[in-house]
Amino acid sequence: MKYDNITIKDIAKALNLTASTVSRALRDKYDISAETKNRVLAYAEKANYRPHPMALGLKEKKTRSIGIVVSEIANNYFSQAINGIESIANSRGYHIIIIQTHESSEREKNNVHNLVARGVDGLLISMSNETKDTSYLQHLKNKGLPIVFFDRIPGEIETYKVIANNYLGAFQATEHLISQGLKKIAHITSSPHLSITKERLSGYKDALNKHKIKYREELVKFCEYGGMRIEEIEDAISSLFALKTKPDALFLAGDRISTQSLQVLRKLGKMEKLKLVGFTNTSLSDLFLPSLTVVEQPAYEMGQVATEFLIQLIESKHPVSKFDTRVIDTKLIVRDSSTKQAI
Amino acid sequence: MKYDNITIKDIAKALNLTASTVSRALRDKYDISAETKNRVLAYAEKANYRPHPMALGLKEKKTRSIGIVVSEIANNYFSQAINGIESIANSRGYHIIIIQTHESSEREKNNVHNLVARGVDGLLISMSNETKDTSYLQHLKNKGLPIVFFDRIPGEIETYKVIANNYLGAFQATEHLISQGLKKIAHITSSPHLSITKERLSGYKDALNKHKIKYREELVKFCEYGGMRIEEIEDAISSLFALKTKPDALFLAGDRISTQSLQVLRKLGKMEKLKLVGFTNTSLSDLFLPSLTVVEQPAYEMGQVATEFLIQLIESKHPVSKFDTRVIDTKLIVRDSSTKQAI
DNA sequence: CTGAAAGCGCTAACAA
DNA sequence: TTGTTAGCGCTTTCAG
Repeated sequence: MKYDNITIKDIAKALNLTASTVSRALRDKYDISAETKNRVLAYAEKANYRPHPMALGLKEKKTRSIGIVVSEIANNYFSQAINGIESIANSRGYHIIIIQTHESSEREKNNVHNLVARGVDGLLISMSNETKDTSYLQHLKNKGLPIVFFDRIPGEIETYKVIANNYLGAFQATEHLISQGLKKIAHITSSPHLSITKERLSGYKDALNKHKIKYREELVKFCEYGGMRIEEIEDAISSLFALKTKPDALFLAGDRISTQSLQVLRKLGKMEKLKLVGFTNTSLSDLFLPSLTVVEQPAYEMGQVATEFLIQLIESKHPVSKFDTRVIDTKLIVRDSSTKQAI
Repeated sequence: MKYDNITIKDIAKALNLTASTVSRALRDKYDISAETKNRVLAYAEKANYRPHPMALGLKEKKTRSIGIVVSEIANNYFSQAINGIESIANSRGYHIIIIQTHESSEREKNNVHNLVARGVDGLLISMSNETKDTSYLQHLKNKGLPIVFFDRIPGEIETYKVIANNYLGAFQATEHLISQGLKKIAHITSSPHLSITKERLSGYKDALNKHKIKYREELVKFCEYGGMRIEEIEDAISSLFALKTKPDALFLAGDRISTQSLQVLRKLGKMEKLKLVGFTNTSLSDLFLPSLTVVEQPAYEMGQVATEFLIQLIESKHPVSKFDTRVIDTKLIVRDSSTKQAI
């Protein structure tokens, strides 16, 4: 019950040659007569021969495939990043294998091991919200597996990394809200241990600071699952509204958190109570009521850069020990949610 | 530069056994002493042994992986379907490999061949908008590769298929608009040769028919690329507005077409000129202005059912020749875009 | 220039 | 119960 490709042996038999000769012809090595080579090539073409990748992989320990680890492809940021990855990977002859962690450490670890076992040549990873222990990745890296992190990066592992300028994005978003005369700016964000969370939080704090607004801890809400579970958003928002001094603005960090928060606000009929800035790449932000001011991440470009780094690592003849972290700027797109008076 | 796993040989050497004995112990065959088995198991556990899938694949011609072919993961319908696929696949011990066609026949064909060459055990396919010639799939199927189609299915290939009740969804959407007193209902949809296009169109026609509304060809616009290119949507919409008798409602078929059309209508400032029903699975429909009435497809469930069919095919001992096409009902969710008077 | 043989990691007859 | 051997498809010495 399985599709069987034509093998190098079949060609050899058909042409009265031996497997190794056919292999050489196909691989275009020197020790081969032009005539034999052409015969083989012609036959292979006609028979639609394709080398068996598992056999190749077994032999060469190379699969020309790269593994991508993200929390969820339904997240707009990730689907755009994947398109960027795909564009570079395909142009360099690599295939991509995508796996989702759904923000679970365990799934992350299992899936990563599967990818490695399948023989991916390298890994492109954005950590799950839940993951704190990255030692298994360190271990893989030490064993020589090329890994590049993007978006959510671990501080402790030394390799190429690609991130958005989360600090600046958050700073600009917060400052923009301040420029609208708002002073009680709440912030809903992901797990506190995540790199993106820290960076965004510090941009938020610094913007407040610059404008002499006191940082109030109770205005910052962390979501363990990055908004994957609607309850954590509901809790965050209702506890914000339960405050004595209620917020007058909301800066939402992350794609999932942004869209989920809007849903919750809408359901509670509180959408007009707050000025809003989201952190999302959805192309639908301007269709919302109110249209949503967002910090947009350079997802596609980040995917591209990360992939270039990875392929560089994979194809490098010598172990690489000097790594770069590339930071790419975000873009603030101002719409009604942060500027217009509520109806 | 490559991560090397511990092999069955390493274990054998360490334990003074032979590879085959270790293999048997791991595979839990009969001819093995409990003691040896335990020693091997313990060591394997400790050493974190994982069988090399390429070696397994070479040997058994099985990879326990299935390939998924969709146009775009950024499409809400597909990301949800993939989650459904993943849920079943993982629970049955299969991995998934996702590839995108971006609605191009050529990418589809190339990618499918790559998946097959990589040794996927089966294929889950939703055809690209552009694909008309499915002979290469027929060919793969004939050679024994298990294939299940979902969503966009080819009529000519005999195998399991899973589709939404597109006819009913379109019928209900159209009838709903009619019930709102609308009679000039336009329809923007995908390539005319696609199964989903035909089914939706005929639901639309039959609803008009039932209510004695004449079908007008000029109200139906086909988009070759399923809304991937914004120009085709712009053209469709502006040609609708150029009609002598302008439409008073718009029934949008497909995720991409729905969201893109909204963008175009918004840009043209024509959002209020028409009552709207979309065909999309985005969870953000109720955040739109106006909130969007939609036909929602059972994406997750479709993914699950398709995967169950596929695994059944893969694991079947005998060639299967009797196939089923499962049709799952859509759901009409009424919101403001089709009911409320424009402001 | 071409063939023979070994080996990548694993499983499955077949022997012992 | 365990070891030996062959073979999955391919590349790569090493001989011829």
